Amino acid sequence: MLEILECGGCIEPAHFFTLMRRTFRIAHLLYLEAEPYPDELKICRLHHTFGAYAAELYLTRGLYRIDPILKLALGGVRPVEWTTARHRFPECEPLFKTAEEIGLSSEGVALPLPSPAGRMALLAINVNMSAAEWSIYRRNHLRDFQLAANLFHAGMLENAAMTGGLNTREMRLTGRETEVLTWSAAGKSYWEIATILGISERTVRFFMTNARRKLNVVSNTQAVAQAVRHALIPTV
Amino acid sequence: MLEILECGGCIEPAHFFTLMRRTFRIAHLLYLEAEPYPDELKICRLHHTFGAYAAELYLTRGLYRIDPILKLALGGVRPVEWTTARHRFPECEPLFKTAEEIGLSSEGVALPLPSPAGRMALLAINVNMSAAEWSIYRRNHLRDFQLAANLFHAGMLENAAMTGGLNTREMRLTGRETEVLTWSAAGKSYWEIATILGISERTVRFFMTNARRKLNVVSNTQAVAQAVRHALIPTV
DNA sequence: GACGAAACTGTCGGTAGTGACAGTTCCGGA
DNA sequence: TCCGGAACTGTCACTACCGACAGTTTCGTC
Repeated sequence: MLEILECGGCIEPAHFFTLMRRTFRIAHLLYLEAEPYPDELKICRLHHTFGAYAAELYLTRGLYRIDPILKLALGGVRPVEWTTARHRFPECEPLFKTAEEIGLSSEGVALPLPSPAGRMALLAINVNMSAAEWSIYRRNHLRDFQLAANLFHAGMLENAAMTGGLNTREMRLTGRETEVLTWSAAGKSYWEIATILGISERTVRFFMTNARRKLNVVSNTQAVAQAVRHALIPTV
Repeated sequence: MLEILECGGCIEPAHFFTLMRRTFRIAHLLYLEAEPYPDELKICRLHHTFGAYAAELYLTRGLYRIDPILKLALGGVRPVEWTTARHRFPECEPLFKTAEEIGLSSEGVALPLPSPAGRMALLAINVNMSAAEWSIYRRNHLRDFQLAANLFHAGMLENAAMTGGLNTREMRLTGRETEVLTWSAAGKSYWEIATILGISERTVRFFMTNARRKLNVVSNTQAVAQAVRHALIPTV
């Protein structure tokens, strides 16, 4: 199975999920790719096997706001054990209560996945077994999950790069736009940037305006925040 | 071994490398964390077992500029096979020639690792076996390498977050300072932030001024850039 | 040669940010 | 009890930013 993934043969989420469930004792899978924003999370891609009803409950009850797995997996690097997350964040009980209501297990693990340009992704794996069983199973197969997740994610990213680069094309900053943003992030004023780059102050403003438009923000401050978050400008 | 890593018991690179070489048939390891710049690469952390002579050759001969493994692993998600990279980039022959000169094998794999804030990292694994042997060995143990790499990387990042507390102590922001910075990073004006927080505009400016002073910067834009970079304000 | 993308420039009027002046209130620790 | 830190507020003058107006030039690709 891992060979199939490595050769890029599996870019269809449904196919990958089926393969995973057939190969391992997995109940459900969820793949999420998102962009972190100041006040929310912009979901770029979402595939899962939990079904429409579970998804509806998750959304209508606002469970995504308390989901500790999202916070931990999208912010970190280490695999996130569901039960560990549950114990560390008591306020997320409604989430697990809801899961139990509709007959979903609370055992599982979420694997953070690397993404370029500040995006984050995760593959969550839900199993239907006792805690003891899961502990052993996890020890044996976490490495398989991790590699499979990485390869699948790589396939998804490559596929996205192939088919729809519209996001990347829109958001791509030109050389000058990157430069003025970088200097602005360094605390320079328009006049200073103009002097540094040897161009007129008006031109600096022109580049900054274009950068703001491309980043879809309303102020230089917000533009710089976005640029730093998405690694569009170098860190000093 | 993987359990040791998962419990965060191995944060010393030398220790991890020894453990890896003892557990697997690995000749050399290299861990690199870097920040991608438009035209160059800023190395944040580098640990390896290739020895000083190899490192010197690598630097003096400028091999880092043609190294395809750096490009592929720091830009992608998929594990990079050394021989594949070699065939795809004929201009990197000097690199492998140099490796052979000093008795290093050309078989290996580089694993990209996720990092927050736009940084990239990789763990390169070099083995001393024939192509056929490596092919089989790799099939069996790539998943182990991937998981071990991820866990080690997680440990490194967590450790960095711990020890880098000297900045945090000096730069510690109060609750309100963090709030106003967060809203400013979201593109809100003083008036808007004042309305949101239910305080006067003057007070927002007061907090912002304090934040600027603590961060030792001259503008709100620079303060937000610093705050985002140092993760002083929430990303999500 | 046409075309688009990037780099570049000028002016005006309004709004937002910045520093410096000078305060009050509340709370927890020495 | 005193003290420091955090939260909070007012006013003034200056500077920086920002949107909308309307352009030129240069470069590489088709």
